[in-house]
Amino acid sequence: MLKYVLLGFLNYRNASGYDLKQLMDVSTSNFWHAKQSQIYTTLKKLEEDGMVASHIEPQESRPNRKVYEITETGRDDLKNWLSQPLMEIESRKEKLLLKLFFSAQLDPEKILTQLRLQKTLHKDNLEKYQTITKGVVQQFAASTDMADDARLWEATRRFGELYEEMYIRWVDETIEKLEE
Amino acid sequence: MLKYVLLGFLNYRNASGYDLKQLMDVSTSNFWHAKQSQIYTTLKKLEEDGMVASHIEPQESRPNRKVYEITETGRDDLKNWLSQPLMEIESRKEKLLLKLFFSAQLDPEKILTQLRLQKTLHKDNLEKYQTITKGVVQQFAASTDMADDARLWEATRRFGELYEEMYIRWVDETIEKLEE
DNA sequence: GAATACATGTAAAATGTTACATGATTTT
DNA sequence: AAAATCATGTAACATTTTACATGTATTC
Repeated sequence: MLKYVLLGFLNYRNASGYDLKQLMDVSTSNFWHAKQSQIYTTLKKLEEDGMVASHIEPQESRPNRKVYEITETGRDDLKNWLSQPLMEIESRKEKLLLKLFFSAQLDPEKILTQLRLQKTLHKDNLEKYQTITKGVVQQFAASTDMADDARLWEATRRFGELYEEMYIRWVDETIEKLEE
Repeated sequence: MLKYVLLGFLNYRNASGYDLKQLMDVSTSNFWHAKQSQIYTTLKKLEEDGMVASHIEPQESRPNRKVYEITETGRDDLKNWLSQPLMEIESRKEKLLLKLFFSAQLDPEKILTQLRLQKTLHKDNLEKYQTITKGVVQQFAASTDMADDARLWEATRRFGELYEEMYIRWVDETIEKLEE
């Protein structure tokens, strides 16, 4: 899957592994994240498979950059993946719910502390969607011929916002019920 | 992490790998799922680590059952994990958002079809939380001395319900904006 | 003087998925 | 007659994380 994140970005413009990590962190990380090391190994494999090509860009007083470019094969593969409909819903993994599920044996006060901590974390994240992420989307939207793209990016940002609102609501509700 | 799902269930009562898969499917699968094969290999590893012990229960006209039991070490490890606070929020992966993010080059009608399909899938899932999952929780709640546990299970079920409501709302909103 | 940004990667371990293998009983 | 349930597992593969390894330039 990371494959398509990389091809997706390279379809806009050439980039190095470092650039791609940067791009992901400010955009897709909210629904698809990856470590630097995984990005490098996946790019290597994509090049072996002929999906991308690379060349070295020498730099003075900075390590050389290895810049990747999408190939025709890569473009076709990306487009094909994009048009494939998703027939299933994603199955989530949520450590907090897992802990909560088995926490009856725990001191109730500990559970409440746990929930209150998660609330502050999700509040911060909600604010991030409403300020930083919103700013990034608007910046790209204004830039060039990216109006169509920007609408979709805004939709993914909005998901993050709604998700965090929902999460906070759920924590509040759960704390209330447990305090009874 | 699967480790703690298995220890969590074995802390209630002894079970085979097959039983544990069954239990997960009707309860934790909404926030933690696993394939049968992973459950078997993880149980094997847990036994090597002394967290669980097993014995064979012969059966007539059915394959023998390998029943696992949690050890004192396992119980301690589980309790320790439960009391550890979570300092971070979970990072999700959501294929639909990923596709959507890069879909500007696609025929707009295809995007709408994609979204409408996801809506029906999430509607079905919402209904499942409101009927089947709700029933399972209530059944356990009524059974024995599980009142404390049932409250927490209900909280995780409620998360699923709120999540699906949010998801459907987001799809509706997104379809509306894209139809403009 | 320390931390962060820039920039690359490899190796090992952990985690998760898919496919294979077997075979009786029960339900549709 | 076919499909699902019961019940176990292994092997190969793919994905992801963690740790290691290096080194300069800029910012705090």
